[in-house]
Amino acid sequence: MTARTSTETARDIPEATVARLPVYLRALTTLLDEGTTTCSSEDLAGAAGVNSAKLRKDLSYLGSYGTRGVGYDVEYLHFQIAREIGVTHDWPVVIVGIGNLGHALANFSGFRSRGFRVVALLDADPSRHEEQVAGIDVRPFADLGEIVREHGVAIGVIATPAAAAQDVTDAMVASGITSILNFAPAVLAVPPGVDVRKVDLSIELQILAYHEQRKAQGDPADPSEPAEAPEEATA
Amino acid sequence: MTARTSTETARDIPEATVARLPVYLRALTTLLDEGTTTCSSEDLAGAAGVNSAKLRKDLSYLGSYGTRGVGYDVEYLHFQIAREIGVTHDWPVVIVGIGNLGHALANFSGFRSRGFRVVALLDADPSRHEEQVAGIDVRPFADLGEIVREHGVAIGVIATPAAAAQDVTDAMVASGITSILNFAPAVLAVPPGVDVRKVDLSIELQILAYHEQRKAQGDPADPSEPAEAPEEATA
DNA sequence: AGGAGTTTGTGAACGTGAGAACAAAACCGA
DNA sequence: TCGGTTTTGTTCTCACGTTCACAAACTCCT
Ligand SMILES: NC(=O)c1ccc[n+]([C@@H]2O[C@H](COP(=O)([O-])OP(=O)(O)OC[C@H]3O[C@@H](n4cnc5c(N)ncnc54)[C@H](O)[C@@H]3O)[C@@H](O)[C@H]2O)c1
Ligand SMILES: NC(=O)c1ccc[n+]([C@@H]2O[C@H](COP(=O)([O-])OP(=O)(O)OC[C@H]3O[C@@H](n4cnc5c(N)ncnc54)[C@H](O)[C@@H]3O)[C@@H](O)[C@H]2O)c1
Repeated sequence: MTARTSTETARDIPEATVARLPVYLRALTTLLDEGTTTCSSEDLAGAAGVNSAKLRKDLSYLGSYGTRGVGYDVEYLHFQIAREIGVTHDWPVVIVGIGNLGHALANFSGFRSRGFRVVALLDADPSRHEEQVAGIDVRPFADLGEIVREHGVAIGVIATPAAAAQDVTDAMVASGITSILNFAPAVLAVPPGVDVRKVDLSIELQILAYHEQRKAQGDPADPSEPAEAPEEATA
Repeated sequence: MTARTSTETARDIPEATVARLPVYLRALTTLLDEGTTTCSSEDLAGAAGVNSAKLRKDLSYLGSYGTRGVGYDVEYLHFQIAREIGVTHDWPVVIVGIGNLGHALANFSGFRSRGFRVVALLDADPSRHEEQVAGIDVRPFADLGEIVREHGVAIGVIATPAAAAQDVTDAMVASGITSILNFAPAVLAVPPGVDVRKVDLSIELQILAYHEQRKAQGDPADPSEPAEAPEEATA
């Protein structure tokens, strides 16, 4: 009990904090590009669009990487957050469903620059297999297992129609994938130990529509909207 | 103070509930398509991938639309949720930035079927203005104000590079748009009264990577992962 | 009509997250 | 060396969200 266990990072970071770390990482990247070497929690919080107290608390879960009276070393903090998230090395990723969205994702340069590498594009439609997208061959969906084994893929992206999403999920899980990013509007069933995150355009728009309706429907001059406070923009 | 104010739906629904209503709506659409006329909270919760107690509590914010001992009338509940969200009529939407992602969004059929109508595609690059995407002309970004006024647009979608996102935002706000869905990896500054939601692929992947790293790094056989419980899939 | 069986709606307990406030720790200048 | 200034790390409190558990309300069958 006296000695720390074998894993060095034995703390468990709150989920809300984990979701913000990538935002901080991006803000730090911007600061690095601008040549900034040091920043205060106030600076970084502004760039990330959050409260500075919240930022400091978030960072405190990783350790004490700041210096009181000075602030944080941008490069050092960037590395520490990248290490904590696990993007100091690239993660291999497969994309399934190379339609409208799949094409856009395959061409997305941000993948590579943020710790991910697309190792394969898969589609069930044989007419797609002639194609190359972003310099990568589109391959038959049946090759999934082989590709996952060969590259040690842990993360899969689903960009198929909703009707196919569960089948694709099951195949991914069977092949050894344990993290899935789902763009299809479907609720996926997965066994324990597999993480699913969804990106859903329609849901986001409907949430906006709800608030929009309230603005219009309620008092025409109701300032009680919980809108974002004006903040610095970051790339 | 004795009489209720003019607005009928004066309750304020928790934000977490608002974010789930679209999921319920979609599950109900599926049930409707299957010809189901009635469902219990257990059924619907399964289809939506949530706890049934949470579902009932969420619905209770809208009113008492169920019947004890029976369940909910699928069609009636669908209408009530759609009305609450505000998607009984279509919302006009503009998309700015018709590159890789913008093309995919313009071609996305789910817009129309879920309460939204793309009234214009805008891009700053003149070479794009020759183009038609999904039967809609790509127009100069300068036309934004005119289009917003003409169609009464309240919702804008940003699919430009991050560097342009704040400028686009400012122009949108100036033209009268009060809800923005942002796909660019940038923190946007907006005045009070304007809502911003972001969709960020890189952040989602990095969150997955964090958990993935934990699975691998910690004990190789650690079942303490807070993974999704197996649930029914829905279209 | 009445009792058994179902399922909703909600009060209460619990857990997580946000923000204010401040002591501790560093730097700086004389 | 020492007081003043700055900024972090942390504690405390409040608000929000989740889940349990159960009374109220409804149906169905006898
Ligand atoms: N296009 C968008 O902007 C957008 C936005 C949000 C969500 N989505 C969702 O993303 C998904 C894809 O959208 P899209 O517009 O690219 O659709 P799409 O029809 O253009 O592409 C789907 C692709 O998936 C492939 N596919 C179908 N079944 C498959 C299977 N079992 N295994 C492998 N591949 C399979 C098809 O061959 C096709 O190439 C849909 O679920 C859609 O609702 C799209
Ligand atoms: N491609 C993807 O799958 C993907 C995924 C996630 C996020 N994103 C983000 O979405 C955004 C767009 O990505 P993309 O791949 O489509 O990029 P892209 O370069 O293909 O398209 C950007 C488009 O925006 C236009 N544009 C630039 N400045 C503009 C301005 N000031 N006003 C109006 N239009 C302007 C350009 O002319 C271009 O057509 C980027 O911020 C990217 O990071 C893309």
